[in-house]
Amino acid sequence: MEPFSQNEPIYRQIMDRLCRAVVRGNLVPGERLPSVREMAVEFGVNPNTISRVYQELERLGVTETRRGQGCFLTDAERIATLRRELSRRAIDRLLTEMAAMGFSREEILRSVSDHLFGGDNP
Amino acid sequence: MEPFSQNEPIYRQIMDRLCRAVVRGNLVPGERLPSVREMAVEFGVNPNTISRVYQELERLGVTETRRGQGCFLTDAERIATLRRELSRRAIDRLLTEMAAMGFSREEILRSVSDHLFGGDNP
Amino acid sequence: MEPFSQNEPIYRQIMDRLCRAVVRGNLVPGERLPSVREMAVEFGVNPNTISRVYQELERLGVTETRRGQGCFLTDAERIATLRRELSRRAIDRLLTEMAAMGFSREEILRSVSDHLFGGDNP
Amino acid sequence: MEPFSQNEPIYRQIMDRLCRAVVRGNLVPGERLPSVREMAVEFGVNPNTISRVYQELERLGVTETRRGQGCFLTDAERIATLRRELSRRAIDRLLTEMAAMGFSREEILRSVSDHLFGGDNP
DNA sequence: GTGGTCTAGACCACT
DNA sequence: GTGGTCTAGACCACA
Repeated sequence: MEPFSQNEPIYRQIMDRLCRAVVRGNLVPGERLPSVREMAVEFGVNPNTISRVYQELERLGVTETRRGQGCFLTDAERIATLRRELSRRAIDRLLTEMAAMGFSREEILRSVSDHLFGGDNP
Repeated sequence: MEPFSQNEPIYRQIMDRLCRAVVRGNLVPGERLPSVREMAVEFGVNPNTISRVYQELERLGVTETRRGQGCFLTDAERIATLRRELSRRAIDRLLTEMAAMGFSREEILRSVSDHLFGGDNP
Repeated sequence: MEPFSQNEPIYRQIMDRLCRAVVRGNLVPGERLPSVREMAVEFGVNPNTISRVYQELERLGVTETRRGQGCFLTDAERIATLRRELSRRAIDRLLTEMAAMGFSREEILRSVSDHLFGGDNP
Repeated sequence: MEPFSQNEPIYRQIMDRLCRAVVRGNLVPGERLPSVREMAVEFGVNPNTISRVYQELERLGVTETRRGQGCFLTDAERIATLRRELSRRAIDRLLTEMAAMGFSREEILRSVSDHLFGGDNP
């Protein structure tokens, strides 16, 4: 597992990883997530940090916590929405940054294409 | 001027704006930047915050501070390098995120293209 | 504890002292350093000054700051590298200065040897 | 000519260079130094900076300024003293630093010797 | 508890 | 005029 960056809060990095796992389909809708303690061990962090992660995920509508039973993924539909939303944000972010740096639309598309399908050091 | 986000340190937001301005060509290589105090007024922040910005920019090789004279942009070559570096990072970031969400290369390129040239939020 | 010189910034003097303590082996690799506030009391300076010290040490690769936990020394290997690097710089500096003053290699070596093992100020 | 470092005041860097030139014998005792303006042009700095240099050199007893005639080097004896003094300080400094880093006298001498007479990357 | 950021205001050295 | 440093004190996010 990749180590955590120091520039971003750990809880947010874990959130991102979980969201991506969900959206990628590694975790199926309705599935029960590991307990806070298990997750804390797995990531090698303080359980409080995982608690924070689960709180935020619930706030985002990705999971729902059932008292005494654990933390469960929501239904497939919300996850599909999440997937669309996350990708939209990521792309918007890139386009905004590149535009602020003075790249034209054509340049942006070409750069992305080069990075995707070009050589090792495109 | 846009207000500052609260999620990211102000000095970093100012850094980003200046970097983009430089890379976009709004600031000419070798040019003297506004003094710390002027910049502080312009951005409505404390001069110490701008000081931090200038220090970090110098550490990045974007500017060069000359004692008692001010803060100057580096040469065109380093700025060109910066431009390439910043765009590379932004694109890498997007591709990493999208891949982690399970998007294929083709899907990524199509999504970017759609955002750029299609839809209501191009 | 020795008082601070006025010719050099305090944060740099503290950096130097810490680096030497590390390199001397007084501080063990991986060990947690005193908190910013503790260190500030110990050195009789403002916590912000220590903050600056820790930031610079991290930039040098001497320490690693973990969010909410504190500032930790890096591994033994990097510290060994630091030791070599610092001594190399100090010696290079001397040799450059002495050469610029017109001392031959033999004279330099003899002078150093005299200072080390001869005279009243060895 | 080497460019100036940004970490140390320019006037001090120029002082050091001049002192070394004097001590090396490039400038002969009693000789008249270039005028402030000439020196300023030569070093590409503000004349005020050279004025400061000459003030400090006079304070050190390296030069003496004769009204309307210019700035002259002192006699050979004082220069010989200066030479001894500067080399002593430089060596003391090295030994102090190395000792603070935990190097023994033998290690110091060996390191210096290696740097002087060893390979390209000693 | 930890470090990080920001402000206000001061003083200083340098050019 | 310039940037650099330091203090005092505040607030915040993180673990």
